[in-house]
Amino acid sequence: MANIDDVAKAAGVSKSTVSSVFSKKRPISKEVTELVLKVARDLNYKPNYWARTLATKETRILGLNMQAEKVKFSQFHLSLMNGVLQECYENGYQLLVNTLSPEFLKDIQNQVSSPVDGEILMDPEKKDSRLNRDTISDRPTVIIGKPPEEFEHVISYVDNDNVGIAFDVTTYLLDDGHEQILFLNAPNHRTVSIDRELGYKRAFLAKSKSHSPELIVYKKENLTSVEYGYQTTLKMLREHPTITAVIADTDKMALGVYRAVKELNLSIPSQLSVFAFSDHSIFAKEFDPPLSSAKLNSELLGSEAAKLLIEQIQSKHKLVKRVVIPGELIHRGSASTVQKE
Amino acid sequence: MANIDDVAKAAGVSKSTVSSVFSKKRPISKEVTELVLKVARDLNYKPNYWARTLATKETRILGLNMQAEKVKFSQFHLSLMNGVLQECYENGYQLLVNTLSPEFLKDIQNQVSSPVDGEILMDPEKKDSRLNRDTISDRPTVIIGKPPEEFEHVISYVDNDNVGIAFDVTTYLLDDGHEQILFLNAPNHRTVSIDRELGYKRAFLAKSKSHSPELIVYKKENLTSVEYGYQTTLKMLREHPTITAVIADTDKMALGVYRAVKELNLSIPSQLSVFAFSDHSIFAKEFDPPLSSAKLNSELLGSEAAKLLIEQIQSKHKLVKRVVIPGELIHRGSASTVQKE
DNA sequence: CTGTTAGCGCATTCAC
DNA sequence: GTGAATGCGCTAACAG
Repeated sequence: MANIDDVAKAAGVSKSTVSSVFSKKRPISKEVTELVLKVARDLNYKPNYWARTLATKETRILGLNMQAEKVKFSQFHLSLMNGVLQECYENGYQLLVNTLSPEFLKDIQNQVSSPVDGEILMDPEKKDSRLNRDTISDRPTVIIGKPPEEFEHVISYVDNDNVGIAFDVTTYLLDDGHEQILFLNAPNHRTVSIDRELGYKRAFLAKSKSHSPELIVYKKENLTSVEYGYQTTLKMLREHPTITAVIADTDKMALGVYRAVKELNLSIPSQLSVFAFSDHSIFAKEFDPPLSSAKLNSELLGSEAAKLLIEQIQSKHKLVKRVVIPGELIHRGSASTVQKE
Repeated sequence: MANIDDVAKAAGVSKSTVSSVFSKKRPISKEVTELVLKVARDLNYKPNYWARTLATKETRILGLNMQAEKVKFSQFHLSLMNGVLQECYENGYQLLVNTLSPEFLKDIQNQVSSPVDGEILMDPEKKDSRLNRDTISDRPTVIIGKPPEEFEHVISYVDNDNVGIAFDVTTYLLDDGHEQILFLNAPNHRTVSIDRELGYKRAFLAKSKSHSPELIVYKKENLTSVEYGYQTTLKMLREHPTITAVIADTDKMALGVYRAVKELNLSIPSQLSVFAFSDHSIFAKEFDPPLSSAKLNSELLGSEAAKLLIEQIQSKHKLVKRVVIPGELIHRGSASTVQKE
């Protein structure tokens, strides 16, 4: 592959002239420009990405970092990524999906600075190894989700109002007469579980009712969402037959709940109401009965995060911003008032 | 941010020693190694990705290129990407999703060599601007799907046996007594439409029957899959009341078919059989009735493509390989024998 | 086992 | 408007 020198010689001009033709950072006469471009085309020359980066310190690449163990994207991540990509597309950035395993990164050979201009961190955890003062001061960073306590005022983030959403869902169920509400929360180490749990508890408090602590359980990482929803629902309904409603973390988990309910020969919603934090699937309507859920607008989460990040990359000031994406309860019939026996 | 010189000076060694400590490309004594690492940690030093790349010509980044207009990932692309990411994860590569618009790339400033070691091209078209002799000789490239005719023997690719799958689906319907089979094919400019159409036609030929050419239609790019499936089914069923079966390109398109059928007050499968090329959604079962479809194993498409690409990057020989991912018909009840009236 | 030197390919001062 | 020199931060080839 030809380099800038080859082109310069072949065109009979200097390197800097060729450079300027491509970067447009200083005016070059029309004749020279055309000559250089023609020669470049003939030689199949394109400026070397990494050499340019080394000189300019800019890659025009955004990073999307998800926890390595969770290298499987869910529907939620997918549509979120579509939002990020949309923004990348419009601003001329490419997206680098980070998939390096912790073990891989432990090797010294692989300890390298990141090749991105900025990074979006997904699925933050209470103790998140990706976050420390050094990394976030090294490069612009935006979190999707709730940052750990100590980073709340240090780093920009985009999140749903999970407290509010959980409050609304729980209040809705309480208003329908439910008291024993099983809460299949996100994994305990994820920050999102804090907010949702808070909303759940506040809803009880607001009605001066008390919740049963044993009805709040957290997803285990070693099970799939469907499997966890299935097994836990079976177990909890047997141990606590007074449960009349379930709040599931995701629609996949709710699918597990549906399966358990079928196996127990119960019916939704007459004997058990189900609500999920999720609108990820275009097939949500295909649940039988259709699943009531919260619309999280994950695509917006993605595009707003990308916007924040690009803004942060391009501006001189390090402002800490927060964007709250509204959620909305969508009632599709899987939850109803308690049936008196 | 500290650079290699700072570390070398602070540790009282040479640059190349520091370099070797991090790259492990030549042995360094234990004492020196530890000293250097300690100093590096104190200075928060990490080797600069771009500088290293410039010197080594290796980025350890794979590219995933989808057509820019289709910047929205579907379920199919998602699970495919999960396959790619899995392979990246295991081999220490990162994945760069290419989202640069054609207009953006027309600007000379943005004409830059690609920052990847190799690239996976998705959704190939009959005339595909991404493909030409120069680009594929510049860097390793693997296609997911059927390459355009002239690249068939020049470039490695991973694909389903779409001819066979379409043949099987069509044969299955013909065996059930269907004769007027509406085929909602992929967009005409996509190479996949060729193979599927071929399979459809061959199935008729094998039974010495003739198909009605007007029953093969192609998705229009300006409509969503659901919308296209819906509108076209309505229109075609009105114009051709003798149609008893529909083959849809994707499950989303089939969802449109279901909606049209509902609107026409018909029932599936007694009055219309439906089959789709797709198993993308975990909710496929939730179609009412459940949708019969072909399992394409898209995750395997992704991981095999990544394997091919990594192999090609790491080997000296440019071998042209092809991997065929098996498909499988999954019968779930949306297709049945023709009901005599 | 370690140090010295010379690039990698481009952008960016300066001069003119 | 264009050219010459310097540097970005690292690796690699050559010494020793």
